[in-house]
Amino acid sequence: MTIQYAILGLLSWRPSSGYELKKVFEDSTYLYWSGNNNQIYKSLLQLQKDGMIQYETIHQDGSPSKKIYSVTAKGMSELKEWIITAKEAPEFKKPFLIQLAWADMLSKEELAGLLTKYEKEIEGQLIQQKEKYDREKDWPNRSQRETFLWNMISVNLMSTYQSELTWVRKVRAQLARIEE
Amino acid sequence: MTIQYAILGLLSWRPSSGYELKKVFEDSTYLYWSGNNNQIYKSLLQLQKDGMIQYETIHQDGSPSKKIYSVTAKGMSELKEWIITAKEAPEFKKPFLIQLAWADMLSKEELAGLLTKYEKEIEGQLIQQKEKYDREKDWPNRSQRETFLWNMISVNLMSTYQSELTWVRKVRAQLARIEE
DNA sequence: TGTCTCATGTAAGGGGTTACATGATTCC
DNA sequence: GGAATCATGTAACCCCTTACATGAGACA
Repeated sequence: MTIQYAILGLLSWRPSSGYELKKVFEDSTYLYWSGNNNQIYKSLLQLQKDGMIQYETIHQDGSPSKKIYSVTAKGMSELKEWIITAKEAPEFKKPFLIQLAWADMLSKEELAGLLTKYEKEIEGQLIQQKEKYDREKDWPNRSQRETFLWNMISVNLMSTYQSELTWVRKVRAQLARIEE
Repeated sequence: MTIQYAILGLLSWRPSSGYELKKVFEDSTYLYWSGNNNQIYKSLLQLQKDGMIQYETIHQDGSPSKKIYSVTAKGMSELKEWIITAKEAPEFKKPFLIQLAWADMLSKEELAGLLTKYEKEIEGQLIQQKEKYDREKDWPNRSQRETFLWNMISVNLMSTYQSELTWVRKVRAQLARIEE
């Protein structure tokens, strides 16, 4: 998918500047882009050219002017259309599995170390995700249903990490038995 | 990470031609590249230029000549070094979560439909994964340990899909309760 | 006759990343 | 004095994808 629908969604929730969008992308997990300027500012330009969004320039003293973008009627119907029809499979990229595939060339200790390192890494990510979840709890939602959906998004990410953690612990335990 | 380490790994397991590698990538899930020519043939060229692999041209009558690549000593130590030191976080890209984030604008029926569609899709992917796992069972492995590791890779992918499935079913059930 | 498999490559373009560039204000 | 925040944008580059190109034999 394109980042453009994510931007359209964010702006439908709250009109923002490119700079604000950047920050949202930076600390969101499910909006999986890095939030680099190139992508955001170019997408905003393109969406505006396509009539999906419009902007209002806000002059501020003390800090630079900014463009606050909001979604047009056309943009809203395009967004809804995408939400209903889009059917994009999730992508799971786990370089660790590739490491593991050729890890038979490692010693017992090296392999155990590899697994431990991965376990620690996933633990860290799970903790981070929990912190993000706690922070998001204070966000104002528009409805009880939306609150539920946003909760479920966080739950999804946490259970993904949790499942990965459960798996790596099982691998470690079983391997310990195999290598006496 | 680069596809080059994946290629190095595959060649360390069994010397192959670009064409053979392409097929392996095409029906592997954990080797998450599409297996397009451009990437494979360019990587082979690069790896050879870097002294990681070497090739032997096999002339065949009836079908075109092919280059069978194998890993050099330098390539083997580079591969091992990467396996031990690489620390790349897994990437989870789920466009569905972005759809869900703005799905509060949908009717009860539209939202239910969205969830059902996703559930079916994940079910399909889980079945496919199980089939691949069954096919791989017949592959010749070099050791009991390698057999174990390769099994665990399949288990990882299946439990990822399974966890996603469990989650979407829970969302559907809870949502049904919220909307009476 | 047309499509499939074997086999190696190239071209064009999209998506994504880091780093560069500018400039005022605020905070340590 | 130096870094961080606010704010918008550009340049260079890498990774990855689809599609194109060639050419022989097999099979329906």
